[in-house]
Amino acid sequence: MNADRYLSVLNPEQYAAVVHEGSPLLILAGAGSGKTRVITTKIAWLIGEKGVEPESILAVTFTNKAAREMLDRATRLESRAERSVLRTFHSFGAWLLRRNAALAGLDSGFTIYDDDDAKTLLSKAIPALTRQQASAAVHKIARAKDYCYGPNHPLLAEIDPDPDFAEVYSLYEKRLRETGNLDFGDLILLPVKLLTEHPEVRSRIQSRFSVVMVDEYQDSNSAQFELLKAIAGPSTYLCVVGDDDQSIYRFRGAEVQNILTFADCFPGTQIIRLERNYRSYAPILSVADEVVSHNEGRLGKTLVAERGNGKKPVLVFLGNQDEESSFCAELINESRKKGCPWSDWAVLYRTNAQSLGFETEFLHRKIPYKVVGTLKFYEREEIKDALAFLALVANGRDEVAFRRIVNKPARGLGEVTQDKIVAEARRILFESPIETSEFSFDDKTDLVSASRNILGSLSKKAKSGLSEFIHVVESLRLKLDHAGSLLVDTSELSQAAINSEDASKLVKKRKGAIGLASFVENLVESSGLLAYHQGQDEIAGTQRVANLEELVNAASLYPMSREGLIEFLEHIELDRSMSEEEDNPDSVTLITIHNTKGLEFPRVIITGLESGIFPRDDKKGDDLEEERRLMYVGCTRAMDELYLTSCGARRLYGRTSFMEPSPFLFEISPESIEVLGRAPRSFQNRRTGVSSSATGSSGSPGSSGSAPGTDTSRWRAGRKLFHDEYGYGIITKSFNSDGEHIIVVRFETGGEKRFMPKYQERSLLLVED
DNA sequence: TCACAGTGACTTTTT
DNA sequence: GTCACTGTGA
Repeated sequence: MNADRYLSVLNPEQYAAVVHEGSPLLILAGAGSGKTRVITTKIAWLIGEKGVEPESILAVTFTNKAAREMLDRATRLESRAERSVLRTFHSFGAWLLRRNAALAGLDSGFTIYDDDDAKTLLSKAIPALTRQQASAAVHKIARAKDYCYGPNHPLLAEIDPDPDFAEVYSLYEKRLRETGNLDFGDLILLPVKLLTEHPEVRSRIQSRFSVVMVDEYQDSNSAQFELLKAIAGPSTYLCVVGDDDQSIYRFRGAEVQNILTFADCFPGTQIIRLERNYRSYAPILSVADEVVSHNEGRLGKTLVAERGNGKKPVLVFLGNQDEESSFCAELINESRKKGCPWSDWAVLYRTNAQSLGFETEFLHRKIPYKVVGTLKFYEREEIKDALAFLALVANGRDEVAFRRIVNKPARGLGEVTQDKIVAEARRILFESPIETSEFSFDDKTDLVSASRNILGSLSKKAKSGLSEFIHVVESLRLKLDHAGSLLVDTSELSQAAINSEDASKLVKKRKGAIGLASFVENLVESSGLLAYHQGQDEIAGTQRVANLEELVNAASLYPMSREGLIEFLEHIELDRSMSEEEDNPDSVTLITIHNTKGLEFPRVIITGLESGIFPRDDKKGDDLEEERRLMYVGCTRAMDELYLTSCGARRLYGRTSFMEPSPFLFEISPESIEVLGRAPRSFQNRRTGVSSSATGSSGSPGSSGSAPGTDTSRWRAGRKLFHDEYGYGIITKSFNSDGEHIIVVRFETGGEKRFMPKYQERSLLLVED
């Protein structure tokens, strides 16, 4: 595309950011300010106007979706951008490691463990750990890696001062290397190590990439910052884009300091602010701004609404989450009657668990919806089984994968036998240390070879089961190796795999399983997994066979070779956001606030604005600021209309609890928002500036605002109430005994019970007369 | 070794 | 209320 055309649509700040050259550049891009447009235009401009080689541009993002969108948009402006490297941090790390596997001390066929796999590995490595302890340890190890701390790092104590932790971490690393696997943190950490320990690799990378850009820079962690410093040489043009107000991944190690101190770390940095918002009407931005301006640690930025004035956001107080979901349904239905498409609407919530109520309600009312971000497909048992089998074929040392499928379907190989095999594999490994980089299929440390070694020591039943298993794995490996040599040209496909949408169409046109698909199909069958899950289907009426077929289909995008298999597994591990298949395009979006980043909707409802839910009750200090930024992200998704809902009571883990409005609601000035429904007294007091001593109380909506238990008059005889377990009842007696306030309640069911209200805040609910 | 039942823990957010 | 782990008995 002609540069004049794409440059002419930019505002002066965007233009300046696109044509900026020389010094490092920090673009502070507010929500809806055209950030992606700037990055993609810049890529196009560098290639088309400045003669930069497409291959020498590296652009890193945090999500695969963002990477795809960036590639898509940049390519539309400049077709050569297709050859640029646009990846997530993690997939870039994997890319770098596979190309320098030997130097990094890895097999280029390494597979990637998710948290679940890591937990399994650790609990097998240290049987003394309970599942919970293993889980906590894996979590802390991941944090440590976010900060680039190895097991011996002097600052490791910041994560956990317990000396045992360093030991557990160290053992975990050892076992992970033995199995030939990497975890997510390694995909950043090991490239940093590689680049710092091997200057020749570093200079090669630095001369390969003359331009390095990072999107969503506010979400980068310390390790990613280290990686960035290692990639960027003295002559690299570095450009990072981000918004400190949208930093919402601190909990997994994102370091806002990276963006706050960028200019200090890279001297000469120029800062360009994009503050013109093209997405939302002014009143929506006011609410977002009022909330986020309560944060202290921010660079500061004021969004200007280019779209001007519009409908004032609405805050709705509701009794409980059932009312909340039916309110949302009605609101959406009403707009539908006026011709508004379902897809205009997004219902946002803090935690995934909250989606359930909306799903039930919408199903009931026949409102089409889609839940974004449920990665259920790859978490299904049958899919995990098939993937574990594939992983074992690719990497014979993958202990977790081996344990998962060696006895599935049952082959008489229980944990005892499994332990024996793993021990044997480790024995061989220690007796004949081989250069790790030289591991290959026929390697003796392979769990399959180890299995063969111990066959003699097994019972008859286990022996035949294990022999059969060995045979299956080996014939699959043979098949893969042979296919590799007879390889038809599948480059068309793997190119298409990048643009997955086109690719699946391409594949559907062809008949039969092609590429890696025929291999996966074969594996699913010969492993016995298909028959096993078919049986389960009959019992539980599940969709397992269909899911396995779907997996086979997904594999058709990859060539039938070991490399193809590894690529397939990596893709699945790093991008679980399944192509949004045959989703009804006109449907309401149900989504967590975290997942909305980068998205926009004409009409947005942010639900569950209650203290304890949003923000979560354990949040304070910096964490609370992060929750506030999350609120900011949620609000700024809305283009035309914004609704906030807050419930007086909510059922959580099967219990009903009173809820107080989210403190963020108090930060919105009364003029900025229209209030519907019965606002709790605490809210009215706070908002009109009346001091309230009732903070932290849990009065029900409309009832007295004082703390329960101290105010005996609330629990007077004659009042109706609701109890979690016993249902509705009426207070028949209310008195003090030994200084304790006691009430007697007669329930509708006929029973009578005594309570001390003070201790029953969570289960006893006063009901309006 | 497996199937079942009872127990307990648990709910952020994700590459 | 749900899921997953643990322990028991066959």
